[in-house]
This record gives sequence, structure tokens and C-alpha cells, in this order.
Amino acid sequence: MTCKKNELYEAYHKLLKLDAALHENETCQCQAEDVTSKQKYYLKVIDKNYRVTFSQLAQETQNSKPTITELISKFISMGCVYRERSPEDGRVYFIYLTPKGKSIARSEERTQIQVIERIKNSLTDEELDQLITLLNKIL
Amino acid sequence: MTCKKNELYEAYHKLLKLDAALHENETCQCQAEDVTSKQKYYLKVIDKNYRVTFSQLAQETQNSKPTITELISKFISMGCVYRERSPEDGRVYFIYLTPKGKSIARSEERTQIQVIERIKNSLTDEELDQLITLLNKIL
DNA sequence: TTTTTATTAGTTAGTGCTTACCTAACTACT
DNA sequence: AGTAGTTAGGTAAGCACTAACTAATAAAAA
Repeated sequence: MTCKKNELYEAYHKLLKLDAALHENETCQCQAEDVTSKQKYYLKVIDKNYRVTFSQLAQETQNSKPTITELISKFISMGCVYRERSPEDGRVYFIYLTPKGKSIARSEERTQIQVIERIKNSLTDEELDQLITLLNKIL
Repeated sequence: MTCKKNELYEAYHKLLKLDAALHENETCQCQAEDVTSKQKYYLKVIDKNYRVTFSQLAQETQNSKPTITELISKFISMGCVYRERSPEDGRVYFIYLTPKGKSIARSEERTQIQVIERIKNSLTDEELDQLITLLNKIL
């Protein structure tokens, strides 16, 4: 039994390694090497709240408005974000992710898709069904 | 086919979520909430190099000696590390991880073991064998 | 209906703390 | 004299704040 556990550990470990390797590649390709985890978190918030304003973002992330101003300026200079003035209210700016920002915000998802692709290409249709069934039994 | 891909995506996503949830729990339990990723990296280096000295660590991590002094003082104040003077050479100190430091350095591994445990408990012996076989076919 | 007066959105200026690095000069030991 | 680690002092970036500001709009008063 301990032996089987070990086998499973190895197999699972290999899968995680694959995920990590693909993710690193992703990170590299969208030039996200020196994006901090906080910044990634903020990019994800911006991604989830399409056309978000500075004030909304401040509220959403529990930060002061100057903090958001600074954050967004940094993101703009990094090429992750751009903004557009609201045509209805000239005080308001909408914040949008650039392709680069989006690819950083969604890098985990994209990695997952690559892993799936890899799995799909390694297994036959029946094996795939088996795997899905097994994974769904977990927990 | 796209549908099957989606199923696999969901199943895999669920597995990663489980991993993340267990890992967060781990992180919380070893009081590693405000350990930065750099710090975690250094703890791993210390873990891999048992009885490492300041100079060795400086060389290993490509840092100056004062940087290491500062790093280790921080770790000592955090309760992650302790040091002992070499009995052979009074200039030298050996660096060791405390249980807390060790549990932070190995938190991923420990999470993985928990996931394995979870999988083991959810599947029959035959299913386990199936899963291992399938996972080993990937790549 | 103007005009004045809030109010709101975002900015600027000025602080403060922490991480994560450095060099130069030092002490203590071999 | 040379090596191990320390101290002092410095820099840059991230991540936060408050107080005081400008510009735009909404509300109230003339």
C-alpha cells in the first residue's frame, strides 16, 4: 500500500511539474517575470470587473484612491493596462487590460488549458473518459 | 470532442483547486502567511543544503555576505532558522531550519501528500491502479 | 433658468514601512 | 595575513497612507 502511495505520489508530482514548467513558459512569454503576486492579484480584479473605474477598484480592493492612481500608472507604464475617459462623466476613467495584462491575469487558466491539451494528446478516447471519471470521484 | 475537453478541464481544475485549498491550510498552519516567495526560496535552499554556512549560502544564492547576515537575522526573529558556531572553526556558523522553517520550506510537498491521501481515500484499489497507469502515460 | 454651492472622481505631494539588495570598513578567529 | 561574519550606511521598488488639490457634475438657490 505504501508502495502504491509512492507510485501515485510520483505520478502526481510529475503532473504538477508539467504544470509548473508550462506555467513558467507562459510567464516568460507574456513578460511577467517581475510582476509581483499582488500585482497579479490586481490584474485579476481588473479582469473580473470589466470597465472598472478608479473608485470602484479602490472599493473592491479596500485601498485608498491615491493607491489606485499609483497602481494604475505603474500598470500603464508596464503596458498591462490602459484607460479611457467616460463620455457620460468627464471625471470618470474606465480601466481596461491590454493583451499583455490579460495574458498575465489569465496565465494560470492558459497553463491549465495547455496541460489539458497535453493530456488529451497522450491518451486515447477511452483512457480520457476513464481519467475524467476517476478525477470526478475524488473528494 | 470540445465537450470532452471541457469535462477534463473541469475535472483537472477541481483537482488544482483542492491542491490550492489544502496548501492554503498548510500555509496557515505553519504561520507562513507573510513569508514572501523570495524568503520561501531561501528557506528551500537552506533545507537542501544541510548545515550550510553564511558564506556558502552567499555563494549558492549569488548574494553578498551582508545580505545573508540580514536575511538570517530576519529568519531567526521569525523563528524559522537557528545557528550554531562551528566547534572546529570559531569564525563559522552553521545554519539550521527550525521545525517551523522546515514546514514552510516543504509545504508544497506536504500538500501533495495530503492530495494523495485524499485521492487514495476516494478510489478503490483498482481505480487507483488505473489512475496511476493513466497519469504515467501523460507526455 | 441661471448661478452658486456642494459633491464626487481622480491627482499630487509628502510620509512611512518593508523587502531586498549593495559597498566599505570593521571585529574575531585561524 | 587571510577568512568568516558583522556593522553602518545607502539605494530602489512595492505598497500602503493622509491632506490638500483640480476638474467635472449635480443640487439648491436666486
